[in-house]
Amino acid sequence: MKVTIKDIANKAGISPASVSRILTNRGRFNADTAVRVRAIATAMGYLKNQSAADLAQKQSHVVGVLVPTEHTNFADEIIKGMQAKAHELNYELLVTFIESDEVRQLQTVQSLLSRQVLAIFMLAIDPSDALLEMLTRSDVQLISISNQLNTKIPSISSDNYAMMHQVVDFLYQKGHRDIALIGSSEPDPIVARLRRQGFIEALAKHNLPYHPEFIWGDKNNYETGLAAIKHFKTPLPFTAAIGSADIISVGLLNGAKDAGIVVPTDFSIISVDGTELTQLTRPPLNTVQQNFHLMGSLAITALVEQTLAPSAVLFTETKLIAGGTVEKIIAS
Amino acid sequence: MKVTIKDIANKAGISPASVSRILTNRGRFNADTAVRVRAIATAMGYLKNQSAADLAQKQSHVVGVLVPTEHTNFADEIIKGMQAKAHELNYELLVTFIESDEVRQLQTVQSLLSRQVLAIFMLAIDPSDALLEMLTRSDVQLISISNQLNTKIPSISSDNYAMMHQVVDFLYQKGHRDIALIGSSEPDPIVARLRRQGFIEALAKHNLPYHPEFIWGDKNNYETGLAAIKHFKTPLPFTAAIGSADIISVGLLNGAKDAGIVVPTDFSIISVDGTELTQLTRPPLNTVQQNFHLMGSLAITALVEQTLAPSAVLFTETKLIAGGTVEKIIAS
DNA sequence: TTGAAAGCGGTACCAC
DNA sequence: GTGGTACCGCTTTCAA
Repeated sequence: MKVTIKDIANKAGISPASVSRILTNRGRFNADTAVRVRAIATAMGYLKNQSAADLAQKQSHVVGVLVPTEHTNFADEIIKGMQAKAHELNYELLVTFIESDEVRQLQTVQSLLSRQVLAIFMLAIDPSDALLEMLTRSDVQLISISNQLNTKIPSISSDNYAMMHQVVDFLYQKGHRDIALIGSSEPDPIVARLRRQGFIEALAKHNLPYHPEFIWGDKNNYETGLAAIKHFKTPLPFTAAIGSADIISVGLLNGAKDAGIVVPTDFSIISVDGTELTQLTRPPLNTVQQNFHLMGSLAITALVEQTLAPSAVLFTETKLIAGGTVEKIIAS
Repeated sequence: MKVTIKDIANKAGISPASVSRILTNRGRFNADTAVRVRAIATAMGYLKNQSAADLAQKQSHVVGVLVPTEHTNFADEIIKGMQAKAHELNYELLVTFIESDEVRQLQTVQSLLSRQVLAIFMLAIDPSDALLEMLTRSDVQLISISNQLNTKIPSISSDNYAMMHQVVDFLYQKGHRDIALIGSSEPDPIVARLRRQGFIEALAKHNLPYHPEFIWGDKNNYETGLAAIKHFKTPLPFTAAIGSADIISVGLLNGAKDAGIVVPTDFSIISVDGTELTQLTRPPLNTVQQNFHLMGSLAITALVEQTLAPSAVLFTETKLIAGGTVEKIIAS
């Protein structure tokens, strides 16, 4: 039998109300009885029923997290960041993977919602209209992480536009003039759009030619990297490529290897994301690294402190990480 | 303002009790009013408060999942398996990463427990005594996944003992006679013990010499793989190694590459786990693959159907996956 | 400072 | 078949 607040109250000879006050440290109570009550509580192995407490308080300490079933490479890092902060502040995370099937998506979110979550964090999610409608209709706080949404949903991400400048600047410095961007060709995720835009404008800034066909591949997966090399054939029409996700870059690297292209001598690769994956390749990938952990903890902080305006866009720092896949070449 | 069962009852001119029966499909009710009530419910945008329901029913639909912060490579796959099944059966997953600091561990589990979880699944976790005590003291159902525990906790995993036979048999067939096992040297996790035992007995079965020093490395991480190559130096005293986790195998492969050892010509590697990581290397890794997805869904099924005896040990199939890191050699 | 009591949103027993 | 109602475990006025 579970021990409740009433059991403690009986044992201590006081009312449940007092026990509640003591155990939650709210309101006034006698310090002496407090120590006694706390002792009894631990002695009896009391465990607060947080759901009951939430129900009574009409507010929840649970945060729902929506994670796409695919590319969860960096999601992990974000979740860890959130969790570290959440636990510190006594919040719980209800992490839910969400697949592409829309019907199941809605079901999933529905059950999250019926858990009375305080907020829902969307990790790198581009919600469908139906999903977005369901989400905004309910009055949970929404935060988009690692993706900006054009709606009234605040977001925390890297400055994807600036990040592309960082990357192109770096490649330019290394003498590269013909640069491809692999994996952000579709207009749909806002992130892809921002990256394309940053990429194009960074090229312009350096007076580099812009070849629309050098922006290729829409899916953020391994196959996109492999396929890109097959698509452009040997010799590649560019000297460097930006992989718009680590897994794409690994695909590029392996694809190049398969095609007899030597990296970085014949072809340079720089990756966007900078998860551990970039350290597992030979050579290790140059990369611009996002601070996923920070995104996660910022999200929780922002939620708790309510510091995020509905249309706020928060950026975390990105930094270049050295690797062995970019070579300095003589600008032609 | 949230719409409740009472609001619906008022609107429909019936009692909350009836609405509850209709919405949960329990007990008897008039089919006609049922459709009417359901229509009203959706029209008003009703969302069941599952926590309140759990409270009233004194039973929870939430399953807590404990995941170690490190090597989460295959944890993902297990979680997806659990989630697929869980949602089908209307259960929720409360996934929690657990770090090595014991104090924080206990806190984490405490808050899980106070969420009134139905069960706690431990993914590849070797609980400390304190943790185990806390867990068993509470009356939640426990299931260990991907790790066997010597206590009265049921487990679902691969047959680690048999798996090592599978691997050694394979290498033996390919002509290998001197085989190392990297990453299971410590006696502590039961899994490591079982693997070592299976490994040693499989060698004996084939009348192969057993070199205790060929079982090397205790941590399941990338560095262990790299370090193993440095430790044994060139030329390696064995012709093949078993990496006791994919990430170790990647370390072995890269370490070999760094040392100028050609895989598989000079040195064969076979990995244990078989996550996608094994497909990202060049050459791709041979591996014995565990069915993590199945472990996850089985766990949920077993929980719901209560088919798992306290000391049950459930095994899922493992299978050999071809790759490019094992070469047939002439037995010396 | 403390206690009685009224809920929070649902469920389930029991009578009608 | 349907409704009244007493809880589930905790919080929170409000009075004492």
